[in-house]
Amino acid sequence: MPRSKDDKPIAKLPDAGSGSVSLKALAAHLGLSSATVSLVINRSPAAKSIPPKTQERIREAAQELNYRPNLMARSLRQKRSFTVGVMVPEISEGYAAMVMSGVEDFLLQEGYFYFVVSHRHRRDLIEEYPLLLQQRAVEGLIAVDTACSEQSTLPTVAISGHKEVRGVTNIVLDHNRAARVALEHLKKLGHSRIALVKGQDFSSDTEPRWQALLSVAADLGIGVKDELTIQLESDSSSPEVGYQMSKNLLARKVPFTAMFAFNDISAIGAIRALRENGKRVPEDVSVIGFDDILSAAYQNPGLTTVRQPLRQMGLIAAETLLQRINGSGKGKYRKEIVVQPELIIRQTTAPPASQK
Amino acid sequence: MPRSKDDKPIAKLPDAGSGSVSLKALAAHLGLSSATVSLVINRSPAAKSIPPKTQERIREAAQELNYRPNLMARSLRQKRSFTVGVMVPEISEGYAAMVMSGVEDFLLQEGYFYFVVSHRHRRDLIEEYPLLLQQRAVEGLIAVDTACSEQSTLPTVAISGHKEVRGVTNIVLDHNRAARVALEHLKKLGHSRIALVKGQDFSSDTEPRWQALLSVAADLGIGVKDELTIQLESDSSSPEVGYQMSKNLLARKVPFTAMFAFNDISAIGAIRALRENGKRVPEDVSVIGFDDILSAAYQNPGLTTVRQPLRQMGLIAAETLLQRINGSGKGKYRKEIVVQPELIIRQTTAPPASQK
DNA sequence: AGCGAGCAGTAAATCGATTTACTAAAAAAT
DNA sequence: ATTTTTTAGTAAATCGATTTACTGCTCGCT
Repeated sequence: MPRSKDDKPIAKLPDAGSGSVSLKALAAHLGLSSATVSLVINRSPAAKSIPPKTQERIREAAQELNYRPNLMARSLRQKRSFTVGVMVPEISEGYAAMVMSGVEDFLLQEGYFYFVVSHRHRRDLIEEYPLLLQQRAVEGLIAVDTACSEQSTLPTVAISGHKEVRGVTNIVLDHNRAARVALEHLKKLGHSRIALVKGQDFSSDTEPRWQALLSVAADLGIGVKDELTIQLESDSSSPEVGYQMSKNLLARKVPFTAMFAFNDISAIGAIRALRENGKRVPEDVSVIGFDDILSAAYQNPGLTTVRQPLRQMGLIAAETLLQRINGSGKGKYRKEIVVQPELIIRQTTAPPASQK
Repeated sequence: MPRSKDDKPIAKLPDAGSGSVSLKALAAHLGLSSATVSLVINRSPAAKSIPPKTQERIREAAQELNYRPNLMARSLRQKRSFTVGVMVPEISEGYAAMVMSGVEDFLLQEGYFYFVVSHRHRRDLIEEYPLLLQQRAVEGLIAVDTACSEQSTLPTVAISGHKEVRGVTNIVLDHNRAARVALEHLKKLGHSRIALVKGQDFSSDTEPRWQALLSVAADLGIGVKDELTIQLESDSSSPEVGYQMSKNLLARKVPFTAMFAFNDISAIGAIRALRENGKRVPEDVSVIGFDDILSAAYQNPGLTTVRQPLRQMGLIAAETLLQRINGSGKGKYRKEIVVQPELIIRQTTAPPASQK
């Protein structure tokens, strides 16, 4: 087959072909050993004996050939993956999504990626996922509203985990303050017969929040009557849960002028039940939610609620975790970080109708 | 130092110590080569010459020592990571969260994990993330409501991507059908002066949905007047966007009895604006949203809306992607998969007040 | 007795980067 | 002129699994 005489190997375009350039290929291209190239590219202190000109040459070639180190190989060698795992009950819930938004912000900024798994409150998954994640070489775990057991040897940060578990940093809301701002707000408006909603048993927030509520109510001289108390039960993240329970409550015919819900979702369900029962919100009954998920503000009328700084909690969780991973802390870690709630007054609270 | 005579090596507890057992350690424990152990554990056909008794022995030991292969090492060798990347505009938005819920369901079932990144519509991130993900050895990409450019050599599935890009399977809603069910519903109720809301320019759904709307409106004999049309602008995922635009619309003083919003979020904002303007929903103005995000059902009154099967779209995306990754399809792939919308009639639509 | 077939496994290369210990040559110091 | 130091790098081990190409060995068959 005739070909021109000075047949050169066809010049590969810098970015040509399919596979990416390996360190070895780059080194060969430069006529250097891969060791040298690696040292320079990683700006290792051991590269101090390589003259600046060569370093420059290496970096330029890396750029040109679009060299990108294979992170699998690097991770294998260094035993670092720059990856963490995030466990949530359910990704599509406003609560978890909001927290993750904060988590992501911080992690990506620091060059970390994360795996998300949602366990939907299934015990077996809550046990298994940390192991799977560990196998995936994550360097740490963030558990959102998940009571994880002790097994994991990984640095772990829990958001609203509550149970004190060895090796786990808990990020928790100041529930006392939360109960106080909400109840004081209602009291100041003139409410005294207040219905209270307790969370589902599986939520880690349920108990501490309830205890705080009782203690603050006592402190403010607000009576807590069993007849005005309901507890959520179904494992669903729809307002349906709050709706049903509120119907039960209304069926008891015990009068009340305000309601403090366990979360925004149940508050929304409760409002529907109240309306169907002929009660106007806030004229006849004031309602306070909890969390301030996105759709709280979207309600018509806007839902008055106790805001948890969810994004910020995610951010703090990520920051704390990376500190624990990279820090020289030698197994020392903070057991608890408390964040503050904020009362967001919208349109579902008002003074009680003077008399009915 | 006196010790009992038949001093045995202190038996290590099965799960003792810190580090996990490596294949080599397991092989040593068994007195076999790591090759053999690997073949048996992976049920490789090449293990057929290993007698069942030995196989049994190996598997038992693996169980006992709690052997878990290092996925980094395996990935490096096999060039498979069992990981995909998911790009969304913003994780905390109901739309993306819902899709991801479906994606996750399928992926985890199949033994895949996924990285999430949210680009917040920033061009540079939209360009960069695919590369970062590729570097993280993901085997494929799912892009949600993101107009990704062509560069990626990875198998990609886009949800509401729309632009036809080489190598990308698009999962799209049947916008014509969506427009039809919504407008027919309004027409049947007796509405003819209908305000229409066009989406932000950055959303990939904006154009196709608008075109469908125009074509269906023409078909149904519904006039589309510029004075009754608004377009969303701000890059925010709050109802504020729809609220402002609706105020503008109302300021024009052009009467209308119904509104078809671009999405649920903007519908919610619009409802607020309508109410402040003294209009009742649905008595004076009917409103239809789009998407059926979780909080659509939570509205009081419940928002009538065109549901996109978001979870299912996520599921299909994941399934299609894995097929493309694992399939023998040789670069063949479906260009488009169309899913059907569903009209969810709640309480924000009703016949127009007979006369005003 | 000799041959091939089957059995039970193993040695060693490989994936791609990192990292320690080392070398050869040149420059500086004595 | 020799020794020491510095310069400019390199060879080779390593991370932990996978996988291909072998190696002895035993058994049956002619």
